[in-house]
Amino acid sequence: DHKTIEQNVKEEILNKNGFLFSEPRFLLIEELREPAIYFSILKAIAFGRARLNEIVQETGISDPHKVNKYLSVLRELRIVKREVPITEDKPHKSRKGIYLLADPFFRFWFRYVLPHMSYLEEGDLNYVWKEKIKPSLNSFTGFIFEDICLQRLKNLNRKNVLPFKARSIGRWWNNKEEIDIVAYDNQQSFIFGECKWKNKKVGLNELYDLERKADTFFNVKQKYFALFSKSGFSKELKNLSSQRKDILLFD
DNA sequence: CACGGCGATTATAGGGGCCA
DNA sequence: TGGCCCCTATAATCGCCGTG
Repeated sequence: DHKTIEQNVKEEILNKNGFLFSEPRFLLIEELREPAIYFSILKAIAFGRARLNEIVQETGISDPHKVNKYLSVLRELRIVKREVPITEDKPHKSRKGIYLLADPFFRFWFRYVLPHMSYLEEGDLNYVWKEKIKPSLNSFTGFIFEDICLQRLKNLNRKNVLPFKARSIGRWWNNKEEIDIVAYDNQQSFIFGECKWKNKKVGLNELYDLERKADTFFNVKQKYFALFSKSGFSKELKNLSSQRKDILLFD
């Protein structure tokens, strides 16, 4: 007796305060008509294919319409989320949308567990860790770090301890550049932020690069630069930030 | 009646032409 | 020569409809 997707989702929402994080939501996918297609799309996303046509290419499903259709089901199930640059006026009309796995646990599962299931079932954990997980774990974690930095900045904004009260805070990109965090208000004050997850102090180069990217924005009355670092900051950058009020450092 | 196919519609990038 | 605008191709989304 197959339940419908809608029933499943409604039950999930109603049963609990929020979703069931401990219960693998992807088991629902097995109930759909084309589970293999859904899994190949999820795998493509887990490996960083974020734009629609990147997913189309990776999965080999030649029809973008088709992929879009499956993605809309996955979004309904809250497995996939769609993000647009924070400055977009009509987010649901934007063509700059990227698709991400909504839940960090799923990101890990589809990236590292599912593709290597046969090794893992053999008990070959060492091989999977050394060859498959360890080499890319830093960039994988870097993405999570961006999320955390974003939350941090939103919290500070809520507590009114930023240089101004921001109306919108989020990621931003166009076809050439990408800025981890952009925050702004109605008076055209901006904070541009970059998150660095590496075992090296962040220095002046990172600041200059961020300043260069910020030039993409017009009509900016006042701008601030925020740098988030895993491993602290260079002496030069610290000195400069003590002189300039528009540099915010988060260790 | 949910699912999936498919046509219609719309936003955007990139190229070419025109004008200062 | 550089900047701007229009046009076209295409990427992306919307939404209807047939089917099992």
